[in-house]
Amino acid sequence: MQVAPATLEIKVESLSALEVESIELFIGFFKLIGLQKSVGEIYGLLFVSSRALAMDDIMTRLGISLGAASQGLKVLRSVGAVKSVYMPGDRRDHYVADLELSKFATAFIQEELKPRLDRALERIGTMESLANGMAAEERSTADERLERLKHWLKRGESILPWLLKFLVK
Amino acid sequence: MQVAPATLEIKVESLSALEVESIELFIGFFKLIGLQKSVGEIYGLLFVSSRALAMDDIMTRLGISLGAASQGLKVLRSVGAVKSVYMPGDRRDHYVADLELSKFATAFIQEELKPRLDRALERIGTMESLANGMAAEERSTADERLERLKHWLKRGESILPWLLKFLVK
DNA sequence: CAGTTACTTCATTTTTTATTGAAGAGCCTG
DNA sequence: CAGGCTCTTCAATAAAAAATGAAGTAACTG
Repeated sequence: MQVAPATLEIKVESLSALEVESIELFIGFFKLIGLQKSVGEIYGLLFVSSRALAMDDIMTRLGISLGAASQGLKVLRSVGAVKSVYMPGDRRDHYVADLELSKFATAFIQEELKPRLDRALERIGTMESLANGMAAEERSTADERLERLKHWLKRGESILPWLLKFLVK
Repeated sequence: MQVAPATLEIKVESLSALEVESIELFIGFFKLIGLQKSVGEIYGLLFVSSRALAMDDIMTRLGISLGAASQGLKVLRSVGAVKSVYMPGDRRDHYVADLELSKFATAFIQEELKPRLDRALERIGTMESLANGMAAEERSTADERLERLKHWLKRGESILPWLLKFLVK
């Protein structure tokens, strides 16, 4: 008769195939918008979960540390990707995924893309001044290129509101 | 009377303020689309250069290694951001920046975004099958969410051709 | 109000990613 | 066709980013 192994068995309820797929999908997506793996993992797990999960459920199921879970949830809360729901008789916060996927795109556009374009346009201003002090030949090259870059950046900026509207709709 | 220091002076022609601005600008942009710092540096330098630069000019001016310069140029060539021009009497390849900025956006959309969306939609198919084998209650949650995700991904895909057209125009 | 639970923070460690430069391939050139 | 350039590759190293978990905070609970 077989006896259970003597080593302590830390029974982590393993992830279902569906959960694994979801997690992988969101890790990929979140990486794209500059969020780290653990953030994607947590969202992926919550996305297919039919019940709210507490932080230690998340840690245990995903096998990540306390710190990673706490910080991941912090990020997810900050972009509104997750919200906490009240569970009677349980002191722990429980989280559910906010299914409004457009939030991620919106947050990315407004918090990453837009500021970067603004910063770049500012920088072009500086560069134009710098180009002023150059010899005629080099200056004309610089001016032409800066003009081009500025034009393109402005076009980029002009598309953002439209993009936001389309995504949120 | 002062005497020049005895240490060997490796006179790296230092970067102009304009070059520094350009380099910083493109490092930021390129990072956003997942390209590394050295790639941005090289493009930034070439963007404001009125003459074509050889690989060792690039190495020296930027203070990067042979390997980084070679690999950076490889990447830039592969996305068409840089092209080599013939310089009579010089065996080295000389590079100029391609000023068609839209190429970067195009490459990013076609080589990063599009495949990722396609892959995600495939994955949803798998997930739908997996959800089929679940208990009714959990299944309906999963089905609803997968439907939502699919809808959103398809919308994302549908915007890409439009975006490409707008950017390239 | 002492103990417990739930969570956050952050210094340390681990993992991942980028850079370096030596080895070598290919090719002009005399 | 030997020797020297130019460039590429890749194993080793360095730098950057993410994860860990112990220490600390705050809030409940009996």
